[in-house]
Amino acid sequence: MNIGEIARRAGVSRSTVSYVLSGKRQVSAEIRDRVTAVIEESGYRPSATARALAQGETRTLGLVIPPMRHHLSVDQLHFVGAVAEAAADHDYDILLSPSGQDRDRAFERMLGERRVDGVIVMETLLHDSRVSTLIERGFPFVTIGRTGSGQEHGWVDLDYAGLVSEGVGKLHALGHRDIALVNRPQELLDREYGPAFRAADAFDKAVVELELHGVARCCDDDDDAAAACVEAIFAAAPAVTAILTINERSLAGLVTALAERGSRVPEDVSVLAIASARNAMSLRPKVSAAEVPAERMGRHAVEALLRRLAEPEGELAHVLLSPPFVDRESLAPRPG
Amino acid sequence: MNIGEIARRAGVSRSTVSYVLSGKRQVSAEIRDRVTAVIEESGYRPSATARALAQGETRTLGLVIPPMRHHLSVDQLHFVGAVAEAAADHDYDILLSPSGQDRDRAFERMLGERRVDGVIVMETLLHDSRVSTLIERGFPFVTIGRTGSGQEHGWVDLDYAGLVSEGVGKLHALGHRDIALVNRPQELLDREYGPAFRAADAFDKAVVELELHGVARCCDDDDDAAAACVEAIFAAAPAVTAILTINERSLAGLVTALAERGSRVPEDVSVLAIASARNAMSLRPKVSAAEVPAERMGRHAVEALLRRLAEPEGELAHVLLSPPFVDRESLAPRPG
DNA sequence: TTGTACGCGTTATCAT
DNA sequence: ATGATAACGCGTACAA
Repeated sequence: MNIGEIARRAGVSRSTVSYVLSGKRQVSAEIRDRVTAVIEESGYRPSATARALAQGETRTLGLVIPPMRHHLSVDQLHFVGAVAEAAADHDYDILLSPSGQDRDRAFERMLGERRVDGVIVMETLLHDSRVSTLIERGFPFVTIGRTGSGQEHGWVDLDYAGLVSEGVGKLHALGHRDIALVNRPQELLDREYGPAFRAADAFDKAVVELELHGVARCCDDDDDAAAACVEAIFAAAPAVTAILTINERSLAGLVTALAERGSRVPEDVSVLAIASARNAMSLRPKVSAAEVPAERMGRHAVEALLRRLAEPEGELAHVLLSPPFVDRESLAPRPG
Repeated sequence: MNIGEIARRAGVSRSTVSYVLSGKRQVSAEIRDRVTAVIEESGYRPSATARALAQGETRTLGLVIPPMRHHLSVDQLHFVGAVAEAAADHDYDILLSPSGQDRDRAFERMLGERRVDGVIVMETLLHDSRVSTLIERGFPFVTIGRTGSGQEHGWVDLDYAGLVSEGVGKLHALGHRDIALVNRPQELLDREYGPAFRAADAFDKAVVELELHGVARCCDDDDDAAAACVEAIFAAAPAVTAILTINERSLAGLVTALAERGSRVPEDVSVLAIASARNAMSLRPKVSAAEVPAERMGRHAVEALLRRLAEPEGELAHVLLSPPFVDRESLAPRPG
């Protein structure tokens, strides 16, 4: 079933059917009704492909996700769902491209073959080749996470620097003077992954500013690594009484590792995290945390990109989110 | 840049360029090299839209995901990533459609506007309107999870019935005679969600067969619900010494609820789960579990669908996976 | 190897 | 003011 067949059955020309559908021109009530009736009874819908070819836009957005082998976190995965829903609310579809490092064919396909009108890039690095590519080609996009080089582009980001400062401040206010930071894996820090990099930086600054004794450690994204990390922290600084972690994926391991070495939370050690509420609340004690607002970030990203598509010369969106820390059961004043 | 421009620059016809690209016809080495050179230096890639229109296939697969408000589980989300990667490995892209219940516009769009060549349906119900729609329209698809009505279609499923029988058998072999099943939410059971339904059924059968005392309880997908569920279980059957759960999302809550009521795992109560390894291992004690093989299921689904597209009359794929239970620290013989 | 019809909507232009 | 005609977007594949 195509537009020509509808036109034939309704006894009008193809363009008339098109105008009935788009409303871009007045069509007499009589003909409009006749065409509409034929469309109804035949269940006709215009082919997205043909329309895309004619209009030069696909009404599809690309979402560049990190390869699975990086074991996506719950937050990242939620973000994918949130983006899909936000896009659906605007009658846009989301095309997935698992890319990064060696896996770039899907990304190339999306851009080169013009499968999408614009792109959302997840897990942006401070120096990100995908961003450079997109800028070079003049392809509309927004990133989740800022790049560091001041490249001009729209972004939605979580204020890791601010959150870490605030978190350290909270612990400081509770009297803690020996504080550890559990960061994301060293590999990500080396590759200048924004959150890891900015968290490390903000932590160092806060330590100096508040005249604390601070230890920052990278930790692989799993529970076993957390155990090793806890050992390393207390080996380096036995007096630590508070831990701030931005590593959601090892949070459960962190809590159990503390328990296993006999440190009670929060009596001996306070724990503060940046992690999804689901994750923080399923632990015992429930961990105080600032929640990564995946849902909101997804919506912001989609809307920023759609605005860009509507107004290519409009202002770039810069959305910096800073969710509040929610106090649960893992914080206490410095012991002793 | 389009194929006509390439043809002009290379001094050949458009069809020759097309044949150079597709290799569907012999082209003289000289012309081939000339064309290839022009393509190289211009960075030309054929438009996916135009090609889709010409060939009648989009090289895109649709993935129907449940709405976010159902709070996707880690497994489900991993599955999305796995599908995207498997598709990318075959140079296909994945189009996301968050659908189900009221949210069906994206689904309708995918089918009606022919945005995709085939569809993968997640979270299939025993009687699933999406499956009926797909069959009616003769649209190629595979489901994750079987429907119950014997409708003809390809599927990939986890053998919940078999796993529950096996799990109960394991607990029985350890001497347990009072066993509880923690199922998915009542709402899902009512809607005849396959895993919930088949698990309940298999549990009942195993209980009869092995002459056990069994209690089956539905549990909402969160940790608080698990606490209520544990209470309900012991209220109904105080002698329970083993719990089998297929509810991954409340697993952490289940373990802490047991601890909080003073039941030691595994000394007092054994726990066996069907859940992702990540999830089971991050708990203390580490929970013995059969892992939901999201990765494999994703690959199977993509490959089954691609086979179907290649051979529409070929056999329907029926893949029933039954991952092994991995013993960790949550199982012990019946106490006393 | 090339010319050209075709797939399917959209929209500018012409005719009424 | 409406309806019809035709060109266009871009690649594919058959006939010549």
